[in-house]
Amino acid sequence: MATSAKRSGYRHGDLRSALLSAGVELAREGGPGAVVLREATRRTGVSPNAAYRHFADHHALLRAVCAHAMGQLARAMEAGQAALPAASRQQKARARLRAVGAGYLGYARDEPGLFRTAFTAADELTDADDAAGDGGLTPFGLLEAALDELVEVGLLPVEQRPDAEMTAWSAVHGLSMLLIDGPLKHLDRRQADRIAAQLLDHVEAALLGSPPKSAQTGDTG
Amino acid sequence: MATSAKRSGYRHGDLRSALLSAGVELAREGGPGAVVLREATRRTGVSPNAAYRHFADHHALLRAVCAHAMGQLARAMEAGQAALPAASRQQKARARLRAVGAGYLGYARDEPGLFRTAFTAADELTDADDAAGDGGLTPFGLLEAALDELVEVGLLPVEQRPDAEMTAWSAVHGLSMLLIDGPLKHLDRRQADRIAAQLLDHVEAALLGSPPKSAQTGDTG
DNA sequence: TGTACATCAGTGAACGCGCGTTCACTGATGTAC
DNA sequence: TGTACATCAGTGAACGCGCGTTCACTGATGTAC
Repeated sequence: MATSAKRSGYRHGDLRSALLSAGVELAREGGPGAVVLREATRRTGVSPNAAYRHFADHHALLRAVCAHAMGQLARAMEAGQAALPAASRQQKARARLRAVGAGYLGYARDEPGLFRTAFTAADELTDADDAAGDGGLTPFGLLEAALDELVEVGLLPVEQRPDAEMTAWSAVHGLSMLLIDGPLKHLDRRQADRIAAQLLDHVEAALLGSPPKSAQTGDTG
Repeated sequence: MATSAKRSGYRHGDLRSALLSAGVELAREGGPGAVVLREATRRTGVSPNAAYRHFADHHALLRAVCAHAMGQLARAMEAGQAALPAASRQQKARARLRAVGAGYLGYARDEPGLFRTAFTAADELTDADDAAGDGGLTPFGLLEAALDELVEVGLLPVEQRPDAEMTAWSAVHGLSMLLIDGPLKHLDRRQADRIAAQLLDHVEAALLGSPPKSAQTGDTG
């Protein structure tokens, strides 16, 4: 589905990306454990061993799916940033941090299978896997950029910048996992959204101090 | 290993808890995916189908292992609280919240396989599985108690109490996952401990406002 | 423009593996008399 | 105290399954002459 059109005859034309698409679909439906090489070939209408022309082994396919998911996550986070209202530099920087977190949480909620898959081989991704997708920033890179901007704008003291991403990342990642897969799985959408907004408030408070009181309205994507 | 001594003869005497112990060991070594019914019987020196006298199926064994791990996590958190120094009520309440978080992070670091297993079937645990272990509080219950104490002691405003556990829990859970299994897997112990301490500072700051400056010294277990 | 040929993306069949689970059974244990 | 018996925790063998992976192959494609 990704690049060139099908050619005639039994040669597929772009089997690699067709297998990747099938793998992504499997991950979407069932998480990392559902990324099964044979099933990907089945869905692509091709014999099982054909996959070995394009992926060294099962793990290589999984890594490619993981990279794809990571890229989608980054793009979801970017999309949330694009929609920011015009405002003062400080308001913008604040809103950007929130958008980064909300995009992360929103993707986890909307694509739990892919979200989990993104982190199953997140270390060990090579440049060839293109972790950012489209050559853009990684999710982590987007968070760093948002925090750097908060420093430039004077809201985050430079001496508190180091490792500030760890708290922000941990908070949104943890809530994502608890909601998707864990003990908070059965919370309904309304409750989950309220908790997500409160969590983003808390991240702001931890890093920047108490927010202006209008900040309680952020949604999660 | 857990309860009564072996009897003579081919009857095991306490096969159920022997299988559970084997399952726990498997989870410790390889996480939830490593909890394999046949391997548990192999390690117990018993035929595969013998397990079905004591567990309805594979999932029941996994659930029991999950409950056991959850109990161990709670006990690890309690152990950290027991070691708190005598101090003012407010200092104690603050230290208790920190100990809860540090115990959680410490268990995740020391027993990553069991930690992950604890959360694989964390919903769907029945009372029969005894999620708390020893009938004590669950990890979540310990966090709630710590936050309630902070309210009693006047450090946490009542109106901010609702759902305060979600932020604290998300933060420590997220960092645990990032360190154990995720992109931060390769951080060394020193870096991980520093980040953990900073994260606990941030949780305190988010919930209670800026801490007294001596609070930067908390370790993670 | 036509023909011979090398390439290599796909086929079809098969492998060994370990899993969860089921079957009919056996024999030590504890109990009733 | 001794004997007959029911119980039920374990055995041994087998099942079907789906997986990842390997093998020798085939035949459409694109290229060299």
